[in-house]
Amino acid sequence: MSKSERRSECPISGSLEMWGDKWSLLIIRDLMFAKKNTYGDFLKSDEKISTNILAARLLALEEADIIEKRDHPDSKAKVWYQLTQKGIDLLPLMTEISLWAEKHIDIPHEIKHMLNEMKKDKESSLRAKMLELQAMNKTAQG
Amino acid sequence: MSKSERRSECPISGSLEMWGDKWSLLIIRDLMFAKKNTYGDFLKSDEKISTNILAARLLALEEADIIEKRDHPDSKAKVWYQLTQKGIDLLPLMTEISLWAEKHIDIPHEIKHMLNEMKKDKESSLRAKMLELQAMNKTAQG
DNA sequence: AATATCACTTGCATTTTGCAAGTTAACTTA
DNA sequence: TAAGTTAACTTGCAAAATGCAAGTGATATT
Repeated sequence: MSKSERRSECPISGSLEMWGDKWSLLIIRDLMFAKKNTYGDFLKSDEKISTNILAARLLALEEADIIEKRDHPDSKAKVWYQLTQKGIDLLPLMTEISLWAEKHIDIPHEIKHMLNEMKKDKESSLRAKMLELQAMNKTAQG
Repeated sequence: MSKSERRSECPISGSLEMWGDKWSLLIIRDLMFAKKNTYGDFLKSDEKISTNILAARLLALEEADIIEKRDHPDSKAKVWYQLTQKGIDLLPLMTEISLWAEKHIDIPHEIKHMLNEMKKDKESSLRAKMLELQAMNKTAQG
């Protein structure tokens, strides 16, 4: 999306125009935390995204350079999606969403517990996770 | 929104169901950073939200206990909207959105500069802003 | 008393979403 | 190697959300 077709010059508005909908960040979540990397994997998530919406979001995220397509290591029938550095950089934001939810919405105890553990050493958790994601990213071919 | 009518038990999904659209966080932004507090103020923002959508989002955010209505200090014709503690707690997330945009999307130099200054001492900037918002919140009557 | 402002609401056209049913290439199995 | 299955989409259509323009009623100003 070019600067001129955006609603405004605001960084928050520009961000929302890229991934501010009910589905995009769930795909990011699956890539980031659930080791899901294929179209079929994303479809299986609890929120039950529909096939056309998933295809549209994957394309938009790819065009925004937040995810990229690779050859699947095991099969030509499958497509391997992965985060770019721009996508990996959404980690702090995804973390803050989770921490906000931990404080303010009703979620399972186990998840709450995990988030509280993470919160205790947020900076180093973030650093470790960031390195993990970057390592995954470098593994395959361009 | 009750736990059972949500798409899943995921904290990120639950958060997105509350404010994951192209407009809600712009209202939060206006309340948090632009000292805008009325329906008319929000309408004047650069992104040009339409009147019915604004009314719908204000109602949804109020029902989610993220914002609250107060009497306007100067006029009975106006309505004063302000952040609750739950809304104020979106500050770290809003900050991370801005910092991501600063790194990855094309925004004006002045805003980039400001965000870079903030980044230098993120923790204390956040603390100071949090206190400011809490002070604003306590000023008026329930 | 007349006019303007404010916070909405309403009606309607356009766009987006959601669901179900294809389609095509690749992979597995007999 | 032919037949069925899986994977990644696409298509058609109904339903919901959005966007725009034009109200409406309460309060404020002149």
